Amino acid sequence: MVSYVLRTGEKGSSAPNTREQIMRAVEELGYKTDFAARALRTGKSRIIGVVLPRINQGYLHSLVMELEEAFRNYGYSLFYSYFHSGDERHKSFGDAMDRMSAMNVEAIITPGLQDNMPDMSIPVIIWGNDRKGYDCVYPDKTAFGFDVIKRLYENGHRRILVAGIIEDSRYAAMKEAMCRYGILEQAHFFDGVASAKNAVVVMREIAGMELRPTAVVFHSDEMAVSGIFEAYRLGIKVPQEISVIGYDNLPIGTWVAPMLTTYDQRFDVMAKELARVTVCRLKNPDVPRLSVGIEMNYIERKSFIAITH
Amino acid sequence: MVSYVLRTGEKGSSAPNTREQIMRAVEELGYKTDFAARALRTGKSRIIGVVLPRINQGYLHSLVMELEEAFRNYGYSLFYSYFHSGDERHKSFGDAMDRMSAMNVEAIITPGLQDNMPDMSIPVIIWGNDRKGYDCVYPDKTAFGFDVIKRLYENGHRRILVAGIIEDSRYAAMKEAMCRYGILEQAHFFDGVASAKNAVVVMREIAGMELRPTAVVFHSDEMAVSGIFEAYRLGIKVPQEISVIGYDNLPIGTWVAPMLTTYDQRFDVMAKELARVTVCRLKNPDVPRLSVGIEMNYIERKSFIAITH
DNA sequence: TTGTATGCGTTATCAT
DNA sequence: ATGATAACGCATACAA
Repeated sequence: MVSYVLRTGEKGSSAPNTREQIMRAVEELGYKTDFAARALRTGKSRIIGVVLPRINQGYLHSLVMELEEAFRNYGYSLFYSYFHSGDERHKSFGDAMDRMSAMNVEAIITPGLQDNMPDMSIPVIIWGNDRKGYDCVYPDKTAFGFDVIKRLYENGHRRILVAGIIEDSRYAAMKEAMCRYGILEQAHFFDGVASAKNAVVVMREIAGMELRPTAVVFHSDEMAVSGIFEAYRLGIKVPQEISVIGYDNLPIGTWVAPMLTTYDQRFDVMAKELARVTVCRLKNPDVPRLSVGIEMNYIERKSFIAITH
Repeated sequence: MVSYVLRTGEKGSSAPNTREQIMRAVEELGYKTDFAARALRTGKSRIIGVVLPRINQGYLHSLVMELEEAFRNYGYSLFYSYFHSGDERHKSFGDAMDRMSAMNVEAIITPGLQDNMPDMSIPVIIWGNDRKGYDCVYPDKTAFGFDVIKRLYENGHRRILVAGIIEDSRYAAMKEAMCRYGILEQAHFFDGVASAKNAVVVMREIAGMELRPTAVVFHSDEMAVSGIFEAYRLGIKVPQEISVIGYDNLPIGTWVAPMLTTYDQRFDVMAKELARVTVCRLKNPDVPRLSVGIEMNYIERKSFIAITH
């Protein structure tokens, strides 16, 4: 009777009197449903696994907090497992996934960076990019690529430098956009990991150019901030001589001078969508693949200005 | 027999042949012990709860990753719960703790910021400061306070400004140290939350002073970086005119120019100690209170220089 | 060295 | 509307 009342509440066919008695006892005794017993009986843990790279980048923390909130609304808890992204990346990733199975998680959320994903008997939802064969939630980098070039062009910029991991899908879109505007020839692409150090390298290269670009689009706010600092050191004025655009919308973007113009991945929306997609997949395993692209937010600040010819 | 062999391995008194057969079957069937069933039977979840403030600060992520690794070495998993640090702080914190009990966590790790901690039937280990009545692991802020003033004094600094949350224990130590060196009279203390914005305020105040301090000690790297930027804007040269010292050793400290001299809380050590203390308390509930202060690391970089009189 | 039986707390089914 | 009972998978005490 207790179990029945607790589950059905007012809706079940139980006597009001019985209900009250039960609820009072629950209150008095501080009864809480035992998680392990329920999981054992139902075969469902109500836990979702989140597999993340073990990198010291604060933006992951933002995502985690949003995920916690989004999944809590569906009554799910999250369980994390970090993998090393160094040499033994593949093995470490496999281990992380294994730890998940041992915990009876009902689904796994992971960035889709791995080349060969281990087979899983539970749903795997990819976060960050669109990967064939998996449910995915990701920032719409193609739209971003077009948008940023469009903004630059419409504000008079013609010589644009782009620095980041060029294989990333955003850069194909940028090239395409530049091509349409007829400014691809004058563009520079700096290929390298998105580190503060590389931003310094980029800025120094720019300083040595005969015909400098009027704008730089960096792969991350980390690069952008580092780049702005190096520009200071080199005596290049931002944004008067060169506009800088970042990507991530980290807090530091508001600490620098000039404050950083950037794009926001909207982790809040992304987390909500991840939760929605995950729950949908769990409820209905046969639904066709879900793929959700999220439009990024342009954050207008001071490191980007229009130029006049 | 299976259960016995799995638990005792080579050490139990089981026939080698039986062992092999069992291990082979485990391999073939991909058997994994069911987490929920074990937790139900033993009454132990092998999960530790971690309660954290819901703030968008990257250093928490560093701590989380170190904790994951440290506890994994003891066979524990971590379960997180975030509380809002706004108006309804107290209620939100209580909720977070409740969620932990429902998960059957064996102990809880939390920053000891709450005024009144809810009573818990499980061990609570405080992270970040030394709190009476609880096992604690924290950076030794007193040693830090003395160390930073000593370094400044020995490098010729006499007029020092300190900006942060003055009730924090580090500042008592600083005052004590300044008193010993006879420079307390010339010191300034700026009391306020450790925000980038406040660092700007501080720098502007400094700019307006007749007799400017020769060094600023900020409460956090966030403040320090923001302060360095504002110094740029105000035309104050760092470190020639003013030395800047941070606290946290965030990655951004290496992106700025000059690179930030700071102190590192050593999250790796802290996490290891937290795991050690937690496991110790669980194994032996009657051991006297454990209190572990961790010495911070001085990170020498370029934002701090000696001055000559 | 191995086999058997019990119960952890829950939910679901069936009987009343 | 309520009561009785089985079963989830495991660890363990005890018997053999």
